[in-house]
Amino acid sequence: MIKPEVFDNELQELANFAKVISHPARLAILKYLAETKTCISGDISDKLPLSRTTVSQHLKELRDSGLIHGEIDGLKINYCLCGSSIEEKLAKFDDFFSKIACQEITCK
Amino acid sequence: MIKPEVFDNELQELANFAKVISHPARLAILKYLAETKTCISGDISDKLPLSRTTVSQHLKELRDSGLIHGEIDGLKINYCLCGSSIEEKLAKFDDFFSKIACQEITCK
DNA sequence: GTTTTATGTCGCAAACATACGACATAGTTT
DNA sequence: AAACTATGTCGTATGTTTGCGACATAAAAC
Repeated sequence: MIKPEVFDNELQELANFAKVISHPARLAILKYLAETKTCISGDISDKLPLSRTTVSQHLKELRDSGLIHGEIDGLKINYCLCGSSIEEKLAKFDDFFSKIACQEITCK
Repeated sequence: MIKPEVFDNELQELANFAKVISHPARLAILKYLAETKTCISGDISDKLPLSRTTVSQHLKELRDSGLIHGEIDGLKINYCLCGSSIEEKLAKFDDFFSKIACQEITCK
């Protein structure tokens, strides 16, 4: 029961991005992909304390949001960070928070 | 059914922050508090397409996470952004993503 | 061509989030 | 002190997320 349509697009998009990265498993996947530097296949599951099925679903969410993408290579799938998409989302994030954080309005 | 304890603390904290800001209503509240610049009371409800109860709950989440705080002033409550806390969380956010975004590892 | 391997999808259960009306509390006004 | 006002909390309905085993698919190895 959510009322999404009533908020403006900027907020909507930012909230969606935040939701994607609001689970430690998904952050862990991003971190892992960044660290291995090379696009590695889905043996990510072995590195996380979650079942393969669950990891596969987290990968799907990251894929759907465009933060990563996977390329089929025979039996395996090489996943990698999608740099441009991450940059784009971070830029929007920074834009929003630069409006908010820089003013000294702390009550106390 | 969540398995949070198994991920390291950095990821955990960051995920929690992301979760707090992953709803457009909460972003709208932060934006509103930033725009009015002065700490205003809970007539925030009037500005959002949500019931007073619902807004009150979103305020509670923001309060609990430390992003805002409220000060009682007679019958009203003056809410305001908690600048230091926001800065702190943004710093952790940036720290994480600087490790991730700056490398050119896009597959395609 | 059967077995093995890497992966995705389905269906379910438990947990969590969202939204809101009804009620509670506590300060203000009369 | 009775009525009014601003706010929070409770209970509840409905929707969404998380996690996983079981099954499906399709390439690779034998």
